[in-house]
Amino acid sequence: MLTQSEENYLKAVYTLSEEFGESVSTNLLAEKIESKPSSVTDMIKKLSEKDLISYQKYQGCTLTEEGKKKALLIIRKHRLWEVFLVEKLKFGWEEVHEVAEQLEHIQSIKLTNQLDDFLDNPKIDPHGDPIPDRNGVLSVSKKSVSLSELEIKKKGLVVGVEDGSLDFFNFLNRYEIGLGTEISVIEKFSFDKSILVKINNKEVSFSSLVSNKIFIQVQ
Amino acid sequence: MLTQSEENYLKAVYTLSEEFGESVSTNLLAEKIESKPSSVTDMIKKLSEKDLISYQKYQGCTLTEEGKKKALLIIRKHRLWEVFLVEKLKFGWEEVHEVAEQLEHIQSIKLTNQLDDFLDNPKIDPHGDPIPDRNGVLSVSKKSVSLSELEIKKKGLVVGVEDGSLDFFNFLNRYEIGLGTEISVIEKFSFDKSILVKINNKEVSFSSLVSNKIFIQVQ
DNA sequence: ATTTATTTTTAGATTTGTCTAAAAATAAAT
DNA sequence: ATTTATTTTTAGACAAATCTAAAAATAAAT
Repeated sequence: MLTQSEENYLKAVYTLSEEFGESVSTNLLAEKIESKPSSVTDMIKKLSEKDLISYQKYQGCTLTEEGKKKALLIIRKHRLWEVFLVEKLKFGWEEVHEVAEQLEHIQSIKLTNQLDDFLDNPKIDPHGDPIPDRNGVLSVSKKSVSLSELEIKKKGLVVGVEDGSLDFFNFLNRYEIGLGTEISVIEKFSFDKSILVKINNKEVSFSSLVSNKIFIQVQ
Repeated sequence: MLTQSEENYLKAVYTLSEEFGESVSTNLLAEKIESKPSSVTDMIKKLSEKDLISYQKYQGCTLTEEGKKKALLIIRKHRLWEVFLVEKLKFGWEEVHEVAEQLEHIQSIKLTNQLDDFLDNPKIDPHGDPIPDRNGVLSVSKKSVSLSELEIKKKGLVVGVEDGSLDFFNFLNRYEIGLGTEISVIEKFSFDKSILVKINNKEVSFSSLVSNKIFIQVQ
C-alpha cells in the first residue's frame, strides 16, 4: 500500500515524463511537487527500493512498468472524480482539480469501478483529458479539445461528449455523431459563437452550447 | 485545519460520549482508535491545546462546543457518503463503512453540501443513523431501526426511507405514509417475513421488501 | 488504612516526510 | 582544460504520530 505522498510522486513523474520525455530531473520534480530537491532524492530512493521507479544517481528517474500502472490508476481516479463533480454535483470544470486531488487517494477498487459505471464509463474528463480504463490503459492517448476550440479548416475525430442526458444523446444520433465520427470546421461566427462544420459530408451549424460539449481529437 | 488523525479522535470521543455518558476515559478511547493509551494522552493534550477537547489529567475528556461541531460535521460526511455508496453505486450496506472512513476526511464544504442535495437531503444513513445538517445539528437524535426490525406491539414514527424511487414514493403515498407517520406492529409472519401493522387506524400488511426500507424511531 | 491492581501519564525511541546547509557530481563557460 | 555555475546528493535536524517501558496517580480489595 502506497502513502498519499508516494502516490503524488508517481503521478508527478508520469505527467512530467509525458510532457518532457523520458527521464525526469530531481529539480523539475521538486518544483512540481512544491518541495525541495533533497526531499525528492529521499523519496526517489524509497520508490526505487519498491521497484516503482528506476533511478541512477545524478541521472534523473523514470517509472518502471509497475510504477506506470500505479500512476495511471491514480490518474484514472482523479479524472473520474472530476467527471462526477461536474456532471453530478454541478461543479464548474475549473474548480474540480483541488477536490479531485484529495479524492484520487481513496483506496477501493470497487469504488472506482462502480463510479466509472455510474458515470457511464466516460472516455474523457471535463478538461478533455483521456481517462485510463480499469487496467490502467489509455485508449485515447492525446488530450482532446472541445469542438468550439477547434480552429477553422482543422479536422478531428469525436472522442467523447460531456453531457450524459438522453436529450443530448438523441440530438447526436439525429446528426449521426458517435465516437470516431470525423468533423471538420468550415467557419466560426463570433457574433453568436456558433460554428459551421462538415459531418458525414453534410454541412451543419451548431450553437456554442453544443460545440462545447463535443470533444475532438486532432489527427 | 485538522489532520486525519485528529478528526478520528474527535469522532471517537463523540461516539463514546453518546454511548457511555459524558467523560471518556483514555483506555476506552485507545481501544476504539486501536492504539495505545500513551498515544491517546499525547493526542488529547494536543486537541486540548486547540480547545476542541476539555481535559484534566487522570479525569478523562469531553468535547468542547467547537469540538462537538467539528465531530458532527465529520459524521455528516461519513453518513452522506454511505448513502451515496448504497443508493448510487450499489454497495451493500454492510460494506460501506470502510470506504466512508476514508471519504469522511475529504476537505470541501461545497462538496459535502452538493452531495447532500444530489442525494435529496437524506435524514438517515443506510444503517438508520441520523445525518447532521449542514450546521452540524441533528434533528433526529436517536438511531432508528427498519420497520422489519421493530418488535410486536411496539410503535414508532417514520423518520426516513431507503429507496428514493418514484415508484416507492407513490407506494408510500397510497398508504399515506410520510415523515412523522405513526406505525405500530400487530403481527409478524416468519414464513414469508411479512408484517401486519396499523397505520392511520387501518391495518395493512407489508412485504419484507417494503418493511426493510421504512425507518422507524421508537418513542 | 494499607496493600494491590488498574489506569493514566511521562520519558525516551522510532518512522515518515520534510527541511537547511554543506559536499559532491555534472554541465556550461571561458 | 580549467574555472564557474548548476544540479544533485548527503548529513543532520525537526515535527507528527506512534510505540515500549517505567513512574505516578487513582481505584479496588482486603
